[in-house]
Amino acid sequence: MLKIYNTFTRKKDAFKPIEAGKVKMYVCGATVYDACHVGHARCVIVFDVIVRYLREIGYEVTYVRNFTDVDDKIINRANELGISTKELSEKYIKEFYEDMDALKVERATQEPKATEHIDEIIGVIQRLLEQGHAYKAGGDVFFAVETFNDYGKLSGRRLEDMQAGARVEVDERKRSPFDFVLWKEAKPGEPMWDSPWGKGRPGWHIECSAMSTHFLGNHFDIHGGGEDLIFPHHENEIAQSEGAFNEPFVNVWIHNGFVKINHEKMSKSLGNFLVIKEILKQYHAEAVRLFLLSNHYRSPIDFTDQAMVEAEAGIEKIYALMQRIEESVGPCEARATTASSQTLPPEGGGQGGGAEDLWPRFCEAMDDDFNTARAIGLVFDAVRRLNRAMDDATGAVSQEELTRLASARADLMRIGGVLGIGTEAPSDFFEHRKTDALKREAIDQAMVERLVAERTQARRRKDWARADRIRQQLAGMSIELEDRPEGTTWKVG
RNA sequence: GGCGGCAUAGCCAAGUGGUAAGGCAGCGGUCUGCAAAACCGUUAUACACCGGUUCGAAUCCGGUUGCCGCCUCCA
Repeated sequence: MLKIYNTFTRKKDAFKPIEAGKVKMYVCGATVYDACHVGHARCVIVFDVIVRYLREIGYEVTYVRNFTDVDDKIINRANELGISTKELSEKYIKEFYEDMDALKVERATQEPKATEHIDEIIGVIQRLLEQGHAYKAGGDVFFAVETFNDYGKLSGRRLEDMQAGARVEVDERKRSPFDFVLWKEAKPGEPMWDSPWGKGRPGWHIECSAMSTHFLGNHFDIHGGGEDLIFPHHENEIAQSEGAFNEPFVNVWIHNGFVKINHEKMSKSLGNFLVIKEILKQYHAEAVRLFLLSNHYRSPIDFTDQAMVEAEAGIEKIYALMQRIEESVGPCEARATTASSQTLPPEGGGQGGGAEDLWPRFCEAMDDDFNTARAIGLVFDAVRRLNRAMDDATGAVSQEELTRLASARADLMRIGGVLGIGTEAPSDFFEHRKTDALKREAIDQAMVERLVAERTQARRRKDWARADRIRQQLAGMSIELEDRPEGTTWKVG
């Protein structure tokens, strides 16, 4: 039974979709005015894995992730650069896709842009005005928080407890300091649309109410985003949506924790954010995923070089195991996510791969509020046990053993399909890894291979002194050698 | 001031009330010409501190300390 921590109830609740077998889910996406950073990556990857898992266990998921392509920051940045907001947002939407594709993130079912849903936005604002939840002030329209009794129910705040204007100046036209803008009157040089209240543009929160209900209905299952969005963004979304449609908005609120950089909060104001493009120059995409998924999604996670080096080693360990299995049982035909558990032999009595329960145990971990950290522990546990099984198998491997290995691999790959890890063919992985490293370190592959061949000759002659000299020479170029029974392999360390 | 979270071995990190997953690093082995990889063994005198509930708590309750987040743009 799947349990999900719900920010609204502040506990793990059994998940029950509104419509059996179907999940409707909305996640707040990026405001496209700058390059994506590792914080975006975490959010997008966490929900990517959640969607993959929900689908894997049989739900039909409609997943909506938006782009905010009109807002103050976009306008300011576009003005600085002397380009239109459209040019700016299109540039960063393109970059978003480049980054997320590189991180092996699957596309959402719908990826709407705010500017393409102005009609729906205006429609929601009109309803709010009709219901007395909103009021006009000049060319602006505000939401009146005091008309919505449940205001604060998500974030656990009461209006009277909050320090109004503690950090910002309050607009005098607001009836309550916490009223927020639904529609902003156009200023010269800004993008604008016609509305019943004159030319203007939507406020920040309304787009999500409009787009989510447009694609998913007024009442849907899951709404997610970074934990910073709990207040005010999601609080305001609830007020808008429930105020406009008079029915419950969302059943489950999921929020992911933040990424820290070297123990420090990553933020725009500190200017210490790490951009995905830079990270991917240094680390494998799956290492980034492994790192981000190795903490529970609600906990903060600290991005450090050490952690990434470890994640990188972890990915290599998984692929080395996959390659080893491939060497015994052959490549697997379909790199898809075909289930194997059903065909597994019953308890192997300790022999064999020892990874028989892998998939069910993975599901157990994931059913517990998407505990990917625990799931990854299971993967490494299985990796060790499978390596041991193969170490123990001397000489010819029995047919039974091969079947076990093949099904363990199928489980591993099915898990990998959910986590987005181990999705490449092992040979491709190691080949790419080698060529990337050679390029990065500017090493001449032909020369390395010549030296390796020379060393092999020396080893045949049992000229160990010569062989070790060559090993050292290559080590100086950060080339590491492995003498295996079938020959010497090497990699860039 | 309000709301919330976290504190587990050298480091990272799971943990469903019954006596501590996993990874990295370390040490000792097996294997190896030597290495590497892999595997085995080892590495926590009880999980911040104090008190309580319980036959029994890292796990529940109260308090203390420390760190962090939100209440301002941020995923």
